[in-house]
Amino acid sequence: MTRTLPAGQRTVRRHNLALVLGAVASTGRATRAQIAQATGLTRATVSALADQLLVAGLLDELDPDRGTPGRPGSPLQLSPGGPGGLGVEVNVDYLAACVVGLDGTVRAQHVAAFDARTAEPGLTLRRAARLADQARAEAGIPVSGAGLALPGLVDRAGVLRRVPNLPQWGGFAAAETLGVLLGLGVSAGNEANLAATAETGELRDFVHVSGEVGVGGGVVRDGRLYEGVRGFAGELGHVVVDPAGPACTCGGTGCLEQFAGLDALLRDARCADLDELADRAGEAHVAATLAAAGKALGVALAAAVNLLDVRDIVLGGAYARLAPWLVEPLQAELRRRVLSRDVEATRVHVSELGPYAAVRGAAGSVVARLLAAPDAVSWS
Amino acid sequence: MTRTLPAGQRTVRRHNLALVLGAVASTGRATRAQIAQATGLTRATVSALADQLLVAGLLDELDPDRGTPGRPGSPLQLSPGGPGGLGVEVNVDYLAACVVGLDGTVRAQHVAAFDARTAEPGLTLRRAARLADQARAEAGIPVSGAGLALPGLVDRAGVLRRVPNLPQWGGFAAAETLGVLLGLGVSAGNEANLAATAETGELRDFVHVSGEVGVGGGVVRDGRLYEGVRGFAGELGHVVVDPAGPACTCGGTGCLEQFAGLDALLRDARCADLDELADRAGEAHVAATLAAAGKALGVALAAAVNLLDVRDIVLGGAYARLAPWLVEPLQAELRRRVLSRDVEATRVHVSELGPYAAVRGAAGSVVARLLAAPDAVSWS
DNA sequence: CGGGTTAGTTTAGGCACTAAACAATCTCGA
DNA sequence: TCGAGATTGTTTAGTGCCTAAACTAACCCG
Repeated sequence: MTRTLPAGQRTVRRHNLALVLGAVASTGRATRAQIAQATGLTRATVSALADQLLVAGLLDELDPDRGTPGRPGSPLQLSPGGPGGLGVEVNVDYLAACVVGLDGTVRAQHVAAFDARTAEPGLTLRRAARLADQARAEAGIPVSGAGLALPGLVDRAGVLRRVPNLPQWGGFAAAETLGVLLGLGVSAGNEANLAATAETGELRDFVHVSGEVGVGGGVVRDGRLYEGVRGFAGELGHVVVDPAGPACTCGGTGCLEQFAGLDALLRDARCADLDELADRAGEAHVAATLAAAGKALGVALAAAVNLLDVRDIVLGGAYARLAPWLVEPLQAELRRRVLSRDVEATRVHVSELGPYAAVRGAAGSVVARLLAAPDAVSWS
Repeated sequence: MTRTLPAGQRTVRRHNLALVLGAVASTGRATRAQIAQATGLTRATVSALADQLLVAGLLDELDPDRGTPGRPGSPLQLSPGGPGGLGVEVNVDYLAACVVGLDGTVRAQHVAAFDARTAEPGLTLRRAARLADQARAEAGIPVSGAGLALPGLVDRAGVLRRVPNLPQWGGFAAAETLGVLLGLGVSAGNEANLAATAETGELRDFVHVSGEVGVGGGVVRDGRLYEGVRGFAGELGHVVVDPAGPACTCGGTGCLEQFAGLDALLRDARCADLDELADRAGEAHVAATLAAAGKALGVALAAAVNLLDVRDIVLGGAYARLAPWLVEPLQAELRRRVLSRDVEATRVHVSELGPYAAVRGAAGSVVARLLAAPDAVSWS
């Protein structure tokens, strides 16, 4: 059982600092009085909290807003020069790194093709660290930590526990190793989970499905990633769509991945890559393949929706590109199978972040942690 | 978005009061010094908190424990006479009510056969309220509120949104109506969800499956029910096991309920009731039916485990009775399909609460709320 | 029966919040 | 042009809750 800690003044302070930052983040800019209004704190308290955040370098004060009667308020904003987050992604065939500012803007982003299948984990991480240092130098802002996105089951200690596509990474302490290379605290997570957090914005409760060679998923509830007991949650790719279906790499049969994974799609549609698949979507047998994939996605997602009670689904990764052909059959299955359909229809959204949502999510998770516990600020 | 409230001294007090109650609850009885040790609070603070809880009637002080060197400590326990919770269940063919004490002991429990299908909701609730009043009188302790377990999708306001088996209840404000009848605050929930909370004890992260006519589920994460956005989470019965399978009452096809729901089991095994099913489990075609059900449960639960990352599964309702024949095929599917199987095997437990777990969970949820916010004590 | 030991309480101090008064700075209209 | 009105941000006094450390209480043991 997670040991519950006692609360004290410090806990209160942390909570309210985060509340103030949240109010500023959600509106972009806000005066102390507006923050007080939005949060329910008194103006006096907001002033004190804001002072602390200004000193810490998390907030900036802008010139007063004139034009309305009364003393003009000085708007505060998340400091553009304040500490941000570094995101690093190691995937099967590429590496990526990016730096995101406190306000969520991307300051630098680098991607490099790299075949991680044939390389040793240590070497791969050194290459990734070089990319990260490059992004860090370019961004010109300090970072308070790093997030590492990995294609497999990652436990809370940042150790890879199961990586079908990168067997040599099994048991490798990836977060710790990268931490030494970067001189930063690093927390690792599954790439699909981190990609889901990158989608969190207006939408605060949803399931994110990312279609790649494997099919990954991430569950976001009330703006926070649902991680499960060990951090392995969201594995949608191996939800069974048809137990009599084809054998899967996982050892099971008829997993979603066998119907809607990118490899399966390309094989069934007889295409070489995603571009060709999208180009030839008009042809009958390609269209049939995509429709079947959409239907399979609908079956799996209906299970997820019934289990998790979300109203929204976000299609990411390759599915964002293929959405025009997937959404219809997917929605049809949802309408048939989701229990709460009469209460409210499940909405399907398409990600706009492109294929590198995971690395953004990894960087964003660092910023999110900073915003949630602003009293422990330290960066380099 | 859920409006986040500012924190203050009061928040701290509430948190620490709950912490003290939790420490006492988990050990049964504890001295102030032991509580301080367990929680990390100082002895001075624990004394002050305990005083408040003693005055509120939530804790009782026992005679000092002699026998060890040093001043003997006075153990504290959850007050047996303190405010408890009332649980009420309206199900398709019976009504139930029970009162649970602050310490979790059952003080009174009543069940009455009642055909809710043919009765009007108002009348049904009046009958249920009578049963509840009877249990309340017998229990001899005050109750701080009531929980109502219902067989369908229940929203946060306590309104039934979808009840396949009781169509006349659709849109009925069940919680509010019962609240007026009982003169108590009532919160309603899905019966399978509430049954899951009743299993929470040592186990704090699990999926509970309850087999009845329908198949219900409940997800407990870190000791708390996962409710989802609208409170509809946990609907395991309509996870698809085979899309080409038989049509389901929900409008879909091949739902778990069609393979492992009690009606399906009795039909396939050609038995009249659960007793006969258990008695004749040795016969070949009955055994085959049960094995198929176990396999179907395994397929659906593997999906749940992959999505939610839990280590433990609890079989409840009729499945508790049928567990001897279900567990093997179920485990086999889990071993084949759960991604984290190499990290740790998924454990399958059997509920010992019997068929009335839901009404216990409903009562328990009231007590749990009391223990979590002990500063707002009021009861009758 | 006094020393050692542990439990619970008292006291002084610090921190974070609120409420209310105050100071600062603008707009607007006579 | 200048005062009235409005609104913001700050100051001050007060309260609640926690900690640390000293103190008192109550027991075992030799």
